[in-house]
Amino acid sequence: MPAITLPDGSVRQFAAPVTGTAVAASIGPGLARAALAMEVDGRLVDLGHEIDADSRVVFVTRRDPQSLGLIRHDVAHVLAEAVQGLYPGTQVTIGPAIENGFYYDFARNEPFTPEDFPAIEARMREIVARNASFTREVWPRDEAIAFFEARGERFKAELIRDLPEGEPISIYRQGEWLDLCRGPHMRGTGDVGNAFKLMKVAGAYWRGDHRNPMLTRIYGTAWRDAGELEAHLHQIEEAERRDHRRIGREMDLFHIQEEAVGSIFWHPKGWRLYTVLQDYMRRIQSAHDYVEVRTPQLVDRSLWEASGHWENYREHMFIAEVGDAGEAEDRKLSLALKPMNCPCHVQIFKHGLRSYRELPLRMAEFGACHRYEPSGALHGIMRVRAFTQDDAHIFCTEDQVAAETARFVAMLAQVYRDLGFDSFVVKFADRPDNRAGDDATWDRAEAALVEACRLAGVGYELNPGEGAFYGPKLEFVLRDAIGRDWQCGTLQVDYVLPDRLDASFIGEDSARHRPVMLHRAILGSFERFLGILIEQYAGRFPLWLAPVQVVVASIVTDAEPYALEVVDRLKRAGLVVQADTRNEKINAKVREHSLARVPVILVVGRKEAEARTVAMRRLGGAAQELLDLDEAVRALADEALPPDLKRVGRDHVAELT
RNA sequence: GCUGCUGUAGCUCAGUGGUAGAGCACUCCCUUGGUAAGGGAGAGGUCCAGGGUUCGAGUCCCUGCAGCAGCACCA
Repeated sequence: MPAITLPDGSVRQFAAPVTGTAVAASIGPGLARAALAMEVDGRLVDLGHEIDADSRVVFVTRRDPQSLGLIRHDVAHVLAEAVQGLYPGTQVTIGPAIENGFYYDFARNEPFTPEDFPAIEARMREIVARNASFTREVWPRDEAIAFFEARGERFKAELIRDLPEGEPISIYRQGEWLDLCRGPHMRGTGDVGNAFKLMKVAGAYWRGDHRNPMLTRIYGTAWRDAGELEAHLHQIEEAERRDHRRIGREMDLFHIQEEAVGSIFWHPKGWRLYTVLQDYMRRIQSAHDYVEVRTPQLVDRSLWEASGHWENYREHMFIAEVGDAGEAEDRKLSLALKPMNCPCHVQIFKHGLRSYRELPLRMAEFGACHRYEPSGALHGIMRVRAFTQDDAHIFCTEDQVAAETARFVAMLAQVYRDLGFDSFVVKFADRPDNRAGDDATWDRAEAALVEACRLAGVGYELNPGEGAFYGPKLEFVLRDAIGRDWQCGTLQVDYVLPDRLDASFIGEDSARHRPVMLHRAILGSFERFLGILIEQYAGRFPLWLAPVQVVVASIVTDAEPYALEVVDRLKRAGLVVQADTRNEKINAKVREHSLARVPVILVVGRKEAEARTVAMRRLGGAAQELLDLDEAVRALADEALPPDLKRVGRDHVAELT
């Protein structure tokens, strides 16, 4: 006698166990047509699922965002059927729904290519049009294994074998074709609709492990209707348009070449961007009571052995062997380019006796690090082998961890706001499998960080097993202008390294104590963050960041002396300005500098030269504003002030008044 | 690192085994103009590198390097 409670609070009684299909039909023909699946007590199941106990039921229709997951999962099955129909002998493995779409991994000797897509998509559309019902069956484990093995589907058989004992082996049929699947599915293949598109092929390791064979994966995107699909494809174009590698070339910011793979040649404009950001960070850190240091690039192997990096990351370190070829191995110097700054910072901390009165000691370095990243990981300036971190280590007592965490989060939030990011989320990454330090130490470190978050009022989601090898960490994830997430900031609690490197301070009790180390960064690496900034702004930077802030364009040769005077005035006001007095029409100049993403163009002709004015045109706008030269210089100089200096100016004024 | 794709002028890209191409950018000349391309001329090549097949290779084959996408990795 199941009593079913609906979202509006109404309750329906049924005399016997009943399927979702029947419940929907009892409510009305409209819902019966629209319902794709349902949630029973919060669990998403097929409409064919039989409800035999009192429960709360919510029907999922196409309108519901949840339907996207169903559509994407179902279309993955449709893809698999199409592929097996077209390419006999291809083994199926898994095919989940993912963000924006789905994929299916196939085992086949011959990899797929995008040229196969039209045929596969055509077959998929046939399968959707046929609208075969999805039907669920539960098979005995042995039978299922035997069935798939007999078909040569050894990957499926392996999946079933590894399913936990007691887990039902559910099989979904869609017409002639069937697949092992946990479900749930919609009513039939027709519910998928036509708003899907195959996107790309790629290799992917079986079960995500690089020791396993590589499968061939087909990615697709799928949506509820053509409008959503169109919007998604547009979003991809938008991301390509913002690609920092493309903008870096177009704006002449940097380049990379074969002789220095993974390192960046910063051109003048790119370097200006870099230094503006670095100067800003230096001021912010100083305002937050950090001291800045500089430590060596090349450090003897013994320090990395002591820190544990040699053991954990040797393969990814650049090593320099120095000494004659004939010299005995143990006489040679073995130096490593530092992959991190922390062991060096500990050396400074250890240099001389430290008092508890010096804590918390916040030691910052724009630390240039080198890591031998795998070739496939390199990506523009975002993932490189030579980079500079906005790194700092806070040496403190256990009691100070919470306050330091709160302080850091406030500082980080300010920086992100200043740089144009309105929101970020925090993830808590706890102990990884491969780690240094005993479990008791990890218990303490994790507890301290949890408590610090509580006191700082920082909410987070858990990211299990993703901590650093020496400690748990908070990860700060930005969302950019087109909705992509970037992990940038980090705060790591470390009880291990001070111990391994024997750092200590003298406490109030005159005894030696171990400091706790907080590793923290806000930007992460300048290289990567600048890549993110370029994409965030699509190269159209706010004035304070723009590598060229103003171009003064003359209309006629007669106005050239005045144009140069305007340039000079702006330069003296601290702006980065260029004159464009070339023999070109003003249309061409405006077009060129607009394409170069210069935020402000000042146009000067005879009229402006006579009246000592400038015609200001903003990037992206067609309007012009006629301003007195003095007024324009003052306004632009003020606007070009970095946000932290603007605040200082305001506070200063507030103090005086 | 793995799988697949790609590599031709500064950039974007054509190129059928038979003399290396276009547009933009660049240089020069004409033009002095009012807010997203004025006109003309010129210059510019290790066709990623090495090997092979061929009378002949940018083109076909092999190896390497680099880039791109995804996977794996990211202290």
